[in-house]
Amino acid sequence: MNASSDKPNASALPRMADVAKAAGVTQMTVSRALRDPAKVAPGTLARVRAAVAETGYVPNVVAGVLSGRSRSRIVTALIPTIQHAIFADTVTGLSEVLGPHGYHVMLGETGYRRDEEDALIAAFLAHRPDAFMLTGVTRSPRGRDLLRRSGVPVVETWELSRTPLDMVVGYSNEDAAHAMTRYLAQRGYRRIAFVSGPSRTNERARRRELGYARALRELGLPVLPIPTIGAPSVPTLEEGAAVLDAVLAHGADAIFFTSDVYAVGALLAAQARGLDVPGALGIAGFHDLPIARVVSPGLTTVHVPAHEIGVLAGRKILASLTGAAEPKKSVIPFTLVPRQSTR
Amino acid sequence: MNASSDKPNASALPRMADVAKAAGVTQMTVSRALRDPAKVAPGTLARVRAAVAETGYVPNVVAGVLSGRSRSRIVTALIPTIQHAIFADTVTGLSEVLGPHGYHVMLGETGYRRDEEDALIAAFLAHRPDAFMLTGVTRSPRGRDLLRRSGVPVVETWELSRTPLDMVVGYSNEDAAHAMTRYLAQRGYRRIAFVSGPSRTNERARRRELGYARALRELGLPVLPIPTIGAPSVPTLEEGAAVLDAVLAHGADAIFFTSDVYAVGALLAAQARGLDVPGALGIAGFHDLPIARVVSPGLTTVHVPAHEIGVLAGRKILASLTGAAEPKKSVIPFTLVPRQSTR
DNA sequence: CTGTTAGCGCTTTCAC
DNA sequence: GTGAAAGCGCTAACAG
Repeated sequence: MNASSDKPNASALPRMADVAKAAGVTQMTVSRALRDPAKVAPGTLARVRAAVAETGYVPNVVAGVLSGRSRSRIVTALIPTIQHAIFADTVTGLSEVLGPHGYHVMLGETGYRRDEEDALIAAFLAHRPDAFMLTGVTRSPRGRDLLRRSGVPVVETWELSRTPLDMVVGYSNEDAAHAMTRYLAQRGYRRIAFVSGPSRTNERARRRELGYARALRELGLPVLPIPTIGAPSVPTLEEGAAVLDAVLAHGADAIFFTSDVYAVGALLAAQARGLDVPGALGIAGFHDLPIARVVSPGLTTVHVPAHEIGVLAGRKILASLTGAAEPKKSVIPFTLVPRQSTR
Repeated sequence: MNASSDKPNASALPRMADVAKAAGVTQMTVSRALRDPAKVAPGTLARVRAAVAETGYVPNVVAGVLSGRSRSRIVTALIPTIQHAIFADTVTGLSEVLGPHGYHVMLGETGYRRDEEDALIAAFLAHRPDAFMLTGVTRSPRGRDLLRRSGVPVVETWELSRTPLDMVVGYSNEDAAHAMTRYLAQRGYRRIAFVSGPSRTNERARRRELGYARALRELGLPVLPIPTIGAPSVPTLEEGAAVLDAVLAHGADAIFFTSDVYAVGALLAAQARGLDVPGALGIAGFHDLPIARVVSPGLTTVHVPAHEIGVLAGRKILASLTGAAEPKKSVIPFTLVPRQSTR
């Protein structure tokens, strides 16, 4: 409203001192009345509360944090992109748990880029958050170092780690891909292809690729050349469709995509050129998005507990902030969801 | 990591004084070197920069804000729910614009509830954000009052307003629904039903209902009884399917849903019971989600500029923070997207 | 039960 | 070009 005033935050919000004056007490009494009402005489308390209402006082967290004793009540969440419904689910779970306890989520999107993650860690640390929720378990040395010395509780998510920074909530993406690959083989597919987003920047894609290759090795089936989809951003239907020909050229009879979105794109493209799915070509996805149930045939996929990850991350953060007991690590199970896009 | 230490934010992060000591200068010189390098001798600057790197210094925004001169660089965004892809799009647009300028988005989910919005406004104000982005244009008196006296720039989005708090970016939901309803009539449908989420808590649903009714009045067509879907949360396919029978019972030959998700749910349900879509029943949605292109027949819908809304909101916020010129209000056009779910 | 004093980490004067 | 002093709004510690 008044942006060009001299002092930036020239806020018209009343200070605690204003409340004190209105209530006819000291600022300290107001402070106590607000944070520990039992320590203040009932009459005084009532006057303070009236004064708060009258002045429209909103506590200044900033000052409280600086003074050292009170928390910022900010929890930072870093995800690759909010566009991906699956990460949005996790963030929702997180804030569902934290919100009722007065914590707020400050969201950062890394765009799957390590340097951007580092920049965000530094920038967010500047706000002295009470905790961090991060996606994935691999960080740059600089990122690790910053988080370490900050002393802030950290939850890493969406994967497991033998060397966590602090706390972890996740599942094995390798095992999930392994399970799906074995399932496809069990359904009679023999030339199973794997398609992921850019595995160079996406640790989960990389782990899934490992699981895929491991399963095929175990079964003595061929590992087909792995086409990688370029842009490290949100998966699109178009990309899934575009990759289809390349994969079919290698004689694939099934394709396992690391995203339902790719898989659905390919499914529609396959139907458009008259391919029999699941007969001539089996298609499987990952994540179990709503879209997987909507297409026909329904998409075989892996359900991952996105929301649950956020909930557990929130619980761990609360525990760590209140000193409550809670395991440092939680493994959440994925589930195979067979539908009609595979035999 | 060290949650049970005595002082909550007992952070191990170095202070500016530590950097100063390492560089052999005063804290003041470090401050200047960081914010206005030209005012410091080149040699000193180099020593300070080395000291910053060595100590791993991360500026404390909290202290800067309290001291009065520097901004929090926090922009608060309040949306009904992050689960709805359409609002996620807006948030992405917002942070794409703000991020490069050093601003960070603090996200709040109101769950479509006015009292929750008020609570979040107060809670976020406590962090002294530099600006607010809000969804919708109707607020509680308390919310308006808080925002007013805070003096913080506010952008209201996703609808237009004759009495905006400050800035607005949106489109007319009434006109959008009006256009779709007329389109359906033009395609030959005569008994056009309207289905929305809970309009009591969702201002956009309410406005769309007005547009629907206005169009039918103009055309002399009957306004069918409007079944409202209960839960004020994310639309689900199931809810869309569940409402189908009730609407058909009134002899509808077309249904206009205020969400693609409902529409797709109903579409699948209609197909399941052998109804001819678009012949016997036309179905239209709202938002143009990816899912609308995926179903078969493709879903006729209204494309709304979700991402663009965020981008423009970001631009307005930046302008208002830097004193640049920028209109207070932007109208962004919606687009009708005809597909095969209507004749 | 309430008030006084000091200080959180930084920035803005004003001196040097 | 650099330093010293004061204060932002709040809370902890101690006094009364």
